[in-house]
Amino acid sequence: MNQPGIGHNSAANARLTSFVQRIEKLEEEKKTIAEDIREVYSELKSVGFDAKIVRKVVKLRKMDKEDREAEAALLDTYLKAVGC
Amino acid sequence: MNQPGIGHNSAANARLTSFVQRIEKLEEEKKTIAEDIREVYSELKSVGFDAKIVRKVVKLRKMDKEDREAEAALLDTYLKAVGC
Amino acid sequence: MNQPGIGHNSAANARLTSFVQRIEKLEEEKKTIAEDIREVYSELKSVGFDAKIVRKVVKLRKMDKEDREAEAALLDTYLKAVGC
Amino acid sequence: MNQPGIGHNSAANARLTSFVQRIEKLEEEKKTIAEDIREVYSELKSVGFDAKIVRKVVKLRKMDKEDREAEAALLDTYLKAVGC
DNA sequence: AACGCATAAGTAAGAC
DNA sequence: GTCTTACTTATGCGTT
Repeated sequence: MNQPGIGHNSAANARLTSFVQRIEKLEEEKKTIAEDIREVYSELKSVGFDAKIVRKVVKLRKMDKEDREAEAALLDTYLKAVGC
Repeated sequence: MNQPGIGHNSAANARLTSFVQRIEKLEEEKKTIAEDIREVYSELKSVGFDAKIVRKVVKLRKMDKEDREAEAALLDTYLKAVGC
Repeated sequence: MNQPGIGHNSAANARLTSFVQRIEKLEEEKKTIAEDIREVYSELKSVGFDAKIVRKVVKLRKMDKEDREAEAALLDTYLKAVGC
Repeated sequence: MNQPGIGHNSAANARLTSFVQRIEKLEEEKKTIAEDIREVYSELKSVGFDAKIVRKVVKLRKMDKEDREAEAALLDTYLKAVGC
C-alpha cells in the first residue's frame, strides 16, 4: 500500500512517531479515567452500597426503555423454552 | 444486607444518585477519549498510513512495556521471597 | 521464604520446570474448551438463536432461584432510588 | 427477529435445550480443568515453592510467547502492505 | 473477611 | 454484511 515511504523518509518517520505518541497519550488518559471510575465504585462500596447492582443500574440507564423490554421478553421466552 | 436503607431514606437516595451521576460523567469522558483515538487513526489513514499496521505497532509497544513491568515485578517478588 | 534453593539445585529446578509445564498444558486444554464453547454459540447463532440471550439463560440457570430473586429485588430498589 | 419460533414449536425448544446442555457440559469440563490448575499450585506450594512467584513465571512465559506472535503478525502485515 | 488482582465473559469496533 | 479481533466489564480467586 501507499503509505508514505518509511525508512527512507525522515519526515514520514517523524509524522508517524507523532501519531503514535498522540495515541499513547490518549490511551494513558483513558486509563486514568477508568481508574477514577473504579475508585467511585470502591467508595460507594465502602459506604455500604452493592457495587455489582450499581453497575447494573448504570447499564440499564444507558439502555433505551424499549430495548430493555424487548430483551426481557425474549429472555423470558427462551427460559420457558428450556423449561425454566 | 446492610447497605443504607433506600426507599425510606432520602439521604441515601441522594447519595446513590450522586454516585451514579459521577460514574456517568466519567464514562462520558472516557467515551470522548475513545472517539479521539479513533479520530487519530482516521487522520493518519487519510494522510496515507496504514491504520492496521499502526495499531499493531501501538500494541507491540504496549506489550513490550508490560513485559518489562512484569519482569520487574517478578524480580521484586523474588527479592521479597528472599527477605529483602 | 524457604522454597527449595533454585539456581544451585538442579533437582529443584527440574521439579519446578515440571510444575510449570503441567500448568501450561492444563491451560492449553482449558483454552481448547473455551474455543469449543464459542463454537457452540456460533453454531446456535447460525441457526437463528440470539447468542446474547442464550448466554443469559445459561447464566441464570447457574444461579440459585432465591439469589436471583433477591438480586432482582435489590436492583428494583436501587432503580427507584435513582428515579427510574 | 427471525430466530426459530419458540414456544409454539417443540422442535425449536428441543434444539435450544440441546445447545444449552452442550454448553453446560463444556463449562463443567472447563471448571474441572481450572480446579486441576489450582491443585497443581497447591501441590507445588506444599513442597516449598512460592506459588505467587510461579504464577508470575507462568505469566511472563505466556507474555513472551504472545510478544513473539505479535511481532510475527506485524512483520506479516508489513509484508502484505508491501505486496508480498 | 475484605481487598485487590487476574482471569474470563460480553460487547463493540474494524477488516474483508 | 459477516466475521474476527480488541477492548471493556464482571466475577471469582488468592492474599492479607
